[in-house]
Amino acid sequence: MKTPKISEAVVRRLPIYLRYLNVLHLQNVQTVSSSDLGQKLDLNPAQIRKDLAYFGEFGKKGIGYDVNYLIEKIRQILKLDQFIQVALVGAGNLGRALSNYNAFLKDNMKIVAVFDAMESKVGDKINNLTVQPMQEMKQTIKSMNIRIGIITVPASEAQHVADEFIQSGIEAILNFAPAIIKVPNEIRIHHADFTTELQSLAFYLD
Amino acid sequence: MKTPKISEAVVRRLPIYLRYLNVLHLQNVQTVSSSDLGQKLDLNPAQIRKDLAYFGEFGKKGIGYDVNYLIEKIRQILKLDQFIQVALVGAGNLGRALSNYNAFLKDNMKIVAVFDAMESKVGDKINNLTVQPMQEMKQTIKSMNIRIGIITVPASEAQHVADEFIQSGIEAILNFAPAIIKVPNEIRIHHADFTTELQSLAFYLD
DNA sequence: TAGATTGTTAATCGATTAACAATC
DNA sequence: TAGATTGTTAATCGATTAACAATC
Repeated sequence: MKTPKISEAVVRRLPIYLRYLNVLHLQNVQTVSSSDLGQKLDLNPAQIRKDLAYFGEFGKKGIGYDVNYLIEKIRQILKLDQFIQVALVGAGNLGRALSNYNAFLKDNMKIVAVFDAMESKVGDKINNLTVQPMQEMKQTIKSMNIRIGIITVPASEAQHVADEFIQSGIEAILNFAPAIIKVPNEIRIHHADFTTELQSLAFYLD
Repeated sequence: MKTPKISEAVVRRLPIYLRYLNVLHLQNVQTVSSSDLGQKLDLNPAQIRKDLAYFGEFGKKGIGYDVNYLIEKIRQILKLDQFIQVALVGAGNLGRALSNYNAFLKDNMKIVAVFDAMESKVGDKINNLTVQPMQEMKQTIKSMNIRIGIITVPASEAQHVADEFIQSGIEAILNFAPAIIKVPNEIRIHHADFTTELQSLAFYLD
């Protein structure tokens, strides 16, 4: 399976496909066409076919895509066929909310460690996790084979936390802090700053 | 100020510019050039100049942009020069975390009402807000002149909540539920689903 | 077989970047 | 004036969409 420069836009659509395919699976739907998908997801059918064709020939001409097979394939592509351990730094309101979130459990991703720099938060329980001090981060990340880090600290601390994540061997970061973070090229970083999101929404008000 | 088809990509960068300009303002920096900005934000300077030029001639040739003036202008463009009231539905962990978030206070956006369909949550206090029942939504949204709605309910409820928002006269929606939501063309909807975000991150793991 | 739908090439569209005259 | 930097046009790049032969 060779991957000739997959654009980020394509990668971002794969989880969308997967989510709806899972719904179809639950409804016992066997087969789906690109135009079915396109209609439901507000996407162009040609785009969906093209996206999928980057990774292989998953469909059958005249028939469409087998739902279960396509789920399996997309999960492989997204590496969701293996367990992926996630760490989170910043046990504030948002950090706790995300840690409690179990929605991704079914996708083999799980927050397995939570850290905070504040003495007073260390030792707190969040579900079945205990907030650990920053000093334990490197050790824990290595021993638990944690590969993705989530940042939910104030903007002023975000770069520092990212640096520590990288030092600890994290491969990808999801940053919720409203800050630009500099990372080496080999580290993948996505931003999920909802103040930015809200502000750009305001633009579209009359 | 005419706006000849501003692309979404442009609108999404404006809050990023604003955020960094606010930092410069706090540092008493008077003037900034597009290449300064570009370096700090990892963007092409030509792109920054072009983005801003959609809305007016804010810079001075040979000098750059006056920080305070540009802040004022971008705030106008994003409509952050007026108070914008926000409602939130779904007083779960994430909903409570967002309601507590005061980071956008400085930008004149504020969550002023929280709703939940569960009897047991109605009446709960979140900071200085009281969780209201869904039946009060339409009335509250109209009387408080709420224009943006945030959805933090389970995916299965998201479409229903969106429909109620729209019925109540909401103009734009920020959806945190992992679901595709159908809305009329005149309603703006942004998605902030972090499971999707995490899954696309996984793709980039080795 | 006839109808449906894929995978893929070509055409289109739009966004980013380069270049440069204007000018502070 | 000389140096810097804008605003804007033109060039490039990349992503989306249309079209269609292949084939189930």
